[in-house]
Amino acid sequence: MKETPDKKLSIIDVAKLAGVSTATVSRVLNGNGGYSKKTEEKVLRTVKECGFTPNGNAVSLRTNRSHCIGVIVPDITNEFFAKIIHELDIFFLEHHYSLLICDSNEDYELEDMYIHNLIQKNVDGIIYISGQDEIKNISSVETIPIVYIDRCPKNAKVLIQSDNEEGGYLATRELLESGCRNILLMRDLRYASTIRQRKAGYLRALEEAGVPYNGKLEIGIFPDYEDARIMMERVLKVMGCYFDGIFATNDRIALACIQVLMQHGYRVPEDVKVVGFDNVSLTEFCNPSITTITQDTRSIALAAGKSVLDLIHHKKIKEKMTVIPVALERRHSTETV
Amino acid sequence: MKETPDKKLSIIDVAKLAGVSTATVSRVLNGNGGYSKKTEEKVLRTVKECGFTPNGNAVSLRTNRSHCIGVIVPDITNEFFAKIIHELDIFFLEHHYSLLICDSNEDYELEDMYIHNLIQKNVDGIIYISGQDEIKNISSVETIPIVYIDRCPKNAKVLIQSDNEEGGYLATRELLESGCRNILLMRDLRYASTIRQRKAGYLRALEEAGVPYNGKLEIGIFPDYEDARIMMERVLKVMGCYFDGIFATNDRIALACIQVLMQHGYRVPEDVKVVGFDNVSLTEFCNPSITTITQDTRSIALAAGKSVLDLIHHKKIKEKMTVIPVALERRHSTETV
DNA sequence: TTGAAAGCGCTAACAG
DNA sequence: CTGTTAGCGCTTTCAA
Repeated sequence: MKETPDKKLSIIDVAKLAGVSTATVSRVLNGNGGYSKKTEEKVLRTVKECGFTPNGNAVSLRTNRSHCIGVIVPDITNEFFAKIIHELDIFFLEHHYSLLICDSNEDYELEDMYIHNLIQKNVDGIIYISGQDEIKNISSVETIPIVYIDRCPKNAKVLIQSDNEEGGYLATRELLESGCRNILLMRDLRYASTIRQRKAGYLRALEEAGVPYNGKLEIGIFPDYEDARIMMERVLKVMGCYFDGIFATNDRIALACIQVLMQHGYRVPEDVKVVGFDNVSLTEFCNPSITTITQDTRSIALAAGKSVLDLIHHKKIKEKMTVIPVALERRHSTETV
Repeated sequence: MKETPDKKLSIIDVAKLAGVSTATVSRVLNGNGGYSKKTEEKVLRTVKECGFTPNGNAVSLRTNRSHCIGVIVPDITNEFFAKIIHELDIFFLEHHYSLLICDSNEDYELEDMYIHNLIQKNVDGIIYISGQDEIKNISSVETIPIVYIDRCPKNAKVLIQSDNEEGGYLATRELLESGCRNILLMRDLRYASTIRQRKAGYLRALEEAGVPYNGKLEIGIFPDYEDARIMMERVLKVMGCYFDGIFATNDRIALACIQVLMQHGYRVPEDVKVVGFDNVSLTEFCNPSITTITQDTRSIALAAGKSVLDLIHHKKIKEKMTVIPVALERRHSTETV
């Protein structure tokens, strides 16, 4: 609580002030033991008095630990990812790590730049959330711990994932139980593993209900609101409304489908029922509200956070893959009248 | 593109490999001049060949520059803030800075911890977005450049802000022009400067239209969906619908009001017209869609980014305060029938 | 145009 | 229990 000094003071200044060596100050500050109660108090007092904060760069250089975790995320503007970051932030604050956030904008080149950046910054670990179809393996980072969320390259160590298959199953079963028999699968055209799993769930539900799979009912689209709208318009124009249910692999697609359907005079849920994926807050407030699959962002973040920490501390990771349960959130878009 | 070496190589290794001194390697890498074309090529080639990346911590320690910017944000899950971060990320990637994101959860204590963290990490600058009523001045960080967004302590150097007064004015004028005469002001109860400015705009529009201000029409609430709902319920129960328009100081409040009104049998916009603030994507898709004030997140982020950079490079800042224009986004919630 | 060497602030071995 | 000291990997004088 003193006036700001001309120059930031170093451990040497503190040592002088406390009348001990820098080693002792360091020991006390890091709680490494090997000092008397008395010196501890003395050091702690001087540290507080002069408001000393160790220079993180020096510490990092010396210990080869930056206490930084890099997080690569496709789009922080997407509520699903934002929630994960939020939870990660809380988790890592507790563990005294800072988060270096890299919003890759789903852009390969940017991701490369970011990775390079992170290496240079000497991050202790990376959490890698990719929207990409396939992630290339980052050979240059083989030395630093990476935990993947959602997707990962073949030789990756750790992957955290929602139970996408179950999600696809729950979504489709909900539609079937509401009486749908021709369920459109509106899926991300980048045929990533998460999407394949959701489709697998869709197929399982279909089979269980004795409804044959119809390839004409599967449509790949770019998972963006505008693109989904355009595709839905086209489908309606060319094929008409040849379906009575839609399982969309994310909420934005679901929303786009509903909007287009309603603009063409179809009623949701009366004529067509719809289920989305992610449980973005929009789904609760749009009209009709959208039945969707909740991904447990908190558990995902927690699992990812714990895993990087384990990796950093060279603990054995039990499971290469952690699967986080999902749940169906029932709303108006699948209501039976 | 060689096999991963046992240990990360240092500038010394590169120097040996290239047959020059470490000083020369450093000079070339930093483009500081004072070397021949030939050595430059030689060094660059070896650097590429062995995939050398300088140790950022060593650089930072030596130069006292971390090339990190700390960003403190109340809630990254809020689309408005997420967008700002997104734009900041893009801006600073170009300028070779990394972003240390601190999600303060609108919590003073957390903010303190984060600040401490950032100091220790030796960030070159801080961008501080606070949801708080009044920000306390961080005396211990007087030495490092801080740019504030939205709110700032008295003695702050730089503040970036939307034109909140104009926003309040536009919102209220829209309601007045749609025929409203009893306009409820549903405002954040934390009476921060941004909110005061929005109210000032509200008053200006009222005055311009010759409508007297009525204190009974001003209600302070915690700006959260659930709290806003509860308050609206109470208002309706106690006072009935004694208003024909609502200006809510954020979109979540606006949404809550609309939902409650409709559940009580009032029609929006026929009986009550509503304007929100922020232009969160929800407002476009809910029913009815909500007229709102757009804050230009990109310009805000750009201004903030440029300002920290200027501060870091000791450039003179022209204006202590930068005001970013806002715009009215007209939607169904203020439509005249 | 280049190299030698000091030192950024800290930790950790080693010696006492 | 405490101090001395050698670096961590880099930049930057200074001298050549």
